[in-house]
Amino acid sequence: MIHSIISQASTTTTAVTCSNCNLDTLCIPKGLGQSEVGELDLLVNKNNLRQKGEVIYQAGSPFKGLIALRSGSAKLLRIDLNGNELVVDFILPGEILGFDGLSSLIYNCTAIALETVNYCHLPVHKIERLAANTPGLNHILLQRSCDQFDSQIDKMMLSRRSAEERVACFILCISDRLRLRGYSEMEFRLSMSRVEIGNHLGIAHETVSRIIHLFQTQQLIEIKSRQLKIINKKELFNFYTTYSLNSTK
Amino acid sequence: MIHSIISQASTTTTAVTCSNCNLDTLCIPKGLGQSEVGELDLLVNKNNLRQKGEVIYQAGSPFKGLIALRSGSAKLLRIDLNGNELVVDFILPGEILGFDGLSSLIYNCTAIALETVNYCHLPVHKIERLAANTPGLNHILLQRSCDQFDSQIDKMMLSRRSAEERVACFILCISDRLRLRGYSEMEFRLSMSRVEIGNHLGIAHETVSRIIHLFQTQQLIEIKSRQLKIINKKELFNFYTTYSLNSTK
DNA sequence: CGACGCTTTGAGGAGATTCAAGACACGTGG
DNA sequence: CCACGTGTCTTGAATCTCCTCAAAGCGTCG
Repeated sequence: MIHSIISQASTTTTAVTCSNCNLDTLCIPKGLGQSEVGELDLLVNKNNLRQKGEVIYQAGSPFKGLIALRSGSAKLLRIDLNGNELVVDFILPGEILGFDGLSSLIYNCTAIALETVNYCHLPVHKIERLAANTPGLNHILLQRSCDQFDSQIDKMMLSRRSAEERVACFILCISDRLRLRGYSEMEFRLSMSRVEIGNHLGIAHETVSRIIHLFQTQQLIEIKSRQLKIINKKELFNFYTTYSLNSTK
Repeated sequence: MIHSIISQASTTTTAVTCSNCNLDTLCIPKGLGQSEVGELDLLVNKNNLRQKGEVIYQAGSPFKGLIALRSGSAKLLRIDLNGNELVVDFILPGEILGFDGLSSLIYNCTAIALETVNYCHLPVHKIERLAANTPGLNHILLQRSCDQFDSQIDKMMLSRRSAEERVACFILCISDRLRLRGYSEMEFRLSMSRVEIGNHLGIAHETVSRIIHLFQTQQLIEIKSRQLKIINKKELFNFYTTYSLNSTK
């Protein structure tokens, strides 16, 4: 608690900019020129905080801009007619949120912090202004948006697979995304509950539990509560592909 | 056959432009100013043809630009590790294809004509050029791209639902999209096979057949081969929502 | 320490898949 | 014009995966 307050204070005093931010290669600035990053930096609201469970933005509310997570993680969700929540995506540090509001200018989804998050906020009216005289930015935004499309297709493909494959893929996917951001790819803490994983993968949370247990007995992973260690990544990946070959035959 | 050749010849001679195109309110020009449409018009390759089953673009090939369907329909698909095809989307006239290649500059999916299609092609290098001095275009492209994201979320939500709901939703969705484009919303021909519908909805084609039959016995629709008539749209929609309430209880 | 939420585990059942076979539609060639 | 073949669609029966419901274990926080 005290630690987080201290680190918070220090980030504010050292005047974080887009150019010295450790996310620069992951965030929007990637691909922009020096002067463009400088301009972007002036427009971004930095060091916004949300505690675990707090709403970052609400579905149905007017689009206020894009958000880049600097630390912590979040879930992007939508509630269906029955009140069940579907977790559209989990968002890890360095990833960008808000594309669900860009088209209609109303957020389509709700974003909620899974743990304390620190984020940068690029207000909508400033996006417009900056985009007008920053040709590179438009390209980046479009690219980021299409990235989302691509990953949605991956999710769609996953929804045709068995529960085992979904969980295996989920673990490998989180691992890979953490690796990209410089964290350990073999051992990490899941910031989301079994229920949330289930809501994301389209399976019951009991099934998530059972399969995680199965993977442990097969010595593919070690799990204690939310602390996960990948023991046999290759086999986990093989499981994922081999299984589907069997199921087709 | 003769008819299609005639209509083809006439469209070429009457010099179709983006401004006189009957898709203008659905296609990219929507939201652009007069002069911008004019500029766009000069860059677009019009009247490309593909016959049923022919490839429009192939997954893995370099991105060549965005494509707007003027007539006919297509499917956007991806092949998984087992060689099963997943139909990511069906594309109806006036809709835009190619966002799956915009980010990585490699097409992620394969696009195949479901019947004879006529399309406009906006080459990638010309997009860049036009976008540089057409602030509105970037916005449109980004918006269209995010639209795709939104509809992907809808599909994700659908994947959590029962097979009946998926088929009901599919029929209503096609109906609605045809209505938007000025076609009859109550009676139309499905250009895709049961197998393709199944691959799109994530269910076996036998299940698609069974449910279509079920809907017919319930007098919600009339179907003969691929010719579909919606008898009770309201009930079809109710079915879709009521069922899910029951399933939660 | 007790309450609450999260996770695990078991048993039974529902929905969808798979496999198999037959019906239908469409185009081709005799 | 009909026979034929191919691909599509329908229908049935058996099987299996996953869900639902239920209850107990675990952990955390006030």
